[in-house]
Amino acid sequence: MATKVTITDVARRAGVSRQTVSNVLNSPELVREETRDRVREAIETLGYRVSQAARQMRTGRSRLIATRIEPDQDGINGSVLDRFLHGLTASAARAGYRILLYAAGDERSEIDTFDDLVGSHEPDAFVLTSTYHGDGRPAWLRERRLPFVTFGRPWGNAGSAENPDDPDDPGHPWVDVDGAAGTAAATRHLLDVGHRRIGFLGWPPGSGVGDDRRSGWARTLAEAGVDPAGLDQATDDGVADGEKAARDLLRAERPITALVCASDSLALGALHAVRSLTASGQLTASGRLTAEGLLTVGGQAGGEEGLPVRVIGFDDTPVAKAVGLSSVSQPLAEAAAGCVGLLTRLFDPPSPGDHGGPGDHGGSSGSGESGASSDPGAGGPRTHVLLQPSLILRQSS
Amino acid sequence: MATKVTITDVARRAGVSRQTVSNVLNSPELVREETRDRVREAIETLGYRVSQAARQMRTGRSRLIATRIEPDQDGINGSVLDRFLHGLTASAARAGYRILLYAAGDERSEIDTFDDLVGSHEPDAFVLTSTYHGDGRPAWLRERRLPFVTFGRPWGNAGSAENPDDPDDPGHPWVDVDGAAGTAAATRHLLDVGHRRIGFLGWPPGSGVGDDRRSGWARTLAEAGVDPAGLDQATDDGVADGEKAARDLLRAERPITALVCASDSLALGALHAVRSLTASGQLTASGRLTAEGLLTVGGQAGGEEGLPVRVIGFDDTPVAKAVGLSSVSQPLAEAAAGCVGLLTRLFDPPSPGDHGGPGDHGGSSGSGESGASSDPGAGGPRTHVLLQPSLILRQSS
DNA sequence: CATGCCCCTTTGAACGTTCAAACCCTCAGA
DNA sequence: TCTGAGGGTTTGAACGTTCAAAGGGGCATG
Repeated sequence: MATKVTITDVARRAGVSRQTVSNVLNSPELVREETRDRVREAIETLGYRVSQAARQMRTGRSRLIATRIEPDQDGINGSVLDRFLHGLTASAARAGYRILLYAAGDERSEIDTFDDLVGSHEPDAFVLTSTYHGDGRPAWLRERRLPFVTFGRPWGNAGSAENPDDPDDPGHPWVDVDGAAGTAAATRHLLDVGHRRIGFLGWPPGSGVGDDRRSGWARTLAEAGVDPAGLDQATDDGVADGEKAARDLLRAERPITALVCASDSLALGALHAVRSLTASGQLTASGRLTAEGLLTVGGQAGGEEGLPVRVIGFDDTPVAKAVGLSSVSQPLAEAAAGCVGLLTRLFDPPSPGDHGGPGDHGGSSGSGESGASSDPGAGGPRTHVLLQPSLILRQSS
Repeated sequence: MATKVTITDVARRAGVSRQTVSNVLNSPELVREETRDRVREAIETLGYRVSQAARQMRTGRSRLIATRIEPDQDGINGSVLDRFLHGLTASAARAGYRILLYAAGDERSEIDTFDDLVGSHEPDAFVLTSTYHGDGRPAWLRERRLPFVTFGRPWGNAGSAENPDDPDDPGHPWVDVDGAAGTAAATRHLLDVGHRRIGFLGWPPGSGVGDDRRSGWARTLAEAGVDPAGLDQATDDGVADGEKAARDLLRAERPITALVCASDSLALGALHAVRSLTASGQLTASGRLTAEGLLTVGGQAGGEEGLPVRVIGFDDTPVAKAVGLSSVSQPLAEAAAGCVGLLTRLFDPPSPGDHGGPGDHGGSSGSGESGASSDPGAGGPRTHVLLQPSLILRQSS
């Protein structure tokens, strides 16, 4: 225990050379079975573990994946990235990697941290979360040929330098969840239970994620023959903001009778609005409280009188669970597995004939051609995973 | 950019030897000022960064601190450890360390992971969270003389082997937040606004954290001349559990008029109970809804008629913020800083005359004697930090 | 019997750093 | 002049691994 077990100790014990032990670990097919077993037994009994530091010195690979831990965020939605991070840690471990954390306030300081890490701990790859319009981080990493994946589509990128016409090919792999499909499912559900004037509570245009989520709602509503115009509101993310905006929609000339929201924060605000309008009697003209404490708004054209006001959030955060809010749930563990899968594919090119990446759960996996080039970063692997969210129904709808 | 800058490159450029560059970095006082400046300039212009892997090979130190990322937990309270983790990452970075994550389900698999990490990435220390009665992890680490801190007191430990009589000396440093002080403050506040029959919603006895929090409430109530007997309930942590237990307390023969809770989950459940009892009219004998939508319970002895029912949670989670729940807030960033401080003190013994650890914000810092022994783990450093929480008041009280 | 080949294994070197020891000056004291 | 001390710097070795190349035995082939 006192002294570290090295590869030489194992070699001596097994009666072979250092290199043979190394081969047993890294290229077992080179070693005769009998020798292999003897070495393995020596490894076992001595409790040998390969020293990452020494291995890294020689191979230049650290088996470390760096990612950022998000600051407290607005609060409620923060838990999404935490769950993603947990999934990432687990998936990485399964693939033999560990997650190295860093914190950074703004883009500048994050890039400084990249620089620092690349020079010191030398992570093999980065996972970027919370990508945004005009994100400078992918470019920085690309220029230096550092492998990375983004969790989030490269919004607003017109395509990679090599392939400027394909918006799905930003020149780096990415994983994302199809937000539009989520809001579409939510909207469809509300249509199914009889609603027509279904509103949307989202963020100001310009955020990729927000616009995506709004589009699923608008599209579905239009397909059902309802004009979405005037049925939505844009506001910052937050419970108070959501409450205010929802109040406006509920008291509009032609009020909405159900609401799809871009986040659980907004949805929680909407629930508050519904409750408080009920309590203060402002919506009781023809509304009443159902057994579940749900407000109903009547008198609208289209036969939806007497339906309870329903609210659906996005992200299925703990808060949603706690207050019984229906919500669109992202498959975060699978998203994380997808990120790790895409990265390891870069490092250890899959043997030809080995199809289908990890996390293939209804996601469209990227443009064939897994590029058996052993030179990672050459030309940029064009791969992505788009996962489907699921609708979790609770009391609120 | 293509090729890595090594210490030799810097040495050549500055016209000195490798070792001198190394000294500039690690023991600048050994190098003449003029030389030092020349070397520093070379480092700067070449953009040199010391290779952690190589340094680790020689020194045996990785500048890595390993900690566990918690699984999703019950939901709401998970965010506490996430915030702690963020603080830990930031504090560690300031001290020149990075956080290495691992995931583990049970104690067995966590210890297996220790074993794995110690052999491969060789973290310099571990930070343990969520300590519990009979926790086997500290013992395992102690046996192997691996440095670690716990966030959470070593509950149920009668003292270290060396010092079996001192319950505050478990043989390893720890950081914690004084939960009893938090519930005491909450209880005191409720007394101040006129309540007497103040209940407590907590967990079944046996959990160190839970018992601690209950004790602050009981002590404060007793000091005010109120017998706490019959005013509390114990239940599992969860919104539904909390609602049920709170309902019992509110409908008891001598109902409570205010409630201190061991977690925000329980408190949220309590809020639901209050609301639902109001809505269904079961408590309206002499209760009424105030402008803020708060229920009042009247008719009790002690002049507390007409007071709104108040609820206070614990941990100040995002949910509390969102629903306007008062809560006891833990100084998590400081707790994290405290952990890093205690660890670095182990590695780099402070120069004598350098007093007062990090995170000294009202915490009682441990038993003097900072042990300038350069042999970490010898005899076990007896140091701890106990931080004071703060009460955040919102609409609910 | 020499040659070549294949399979398995070993040998020497290198990765980039720091430790331990040696070295070279200069200066003070005997 | 010699000796010793001490500040500042250099030199050789070592950390534990893997790469590249060489070694050696058995066997088929010429």
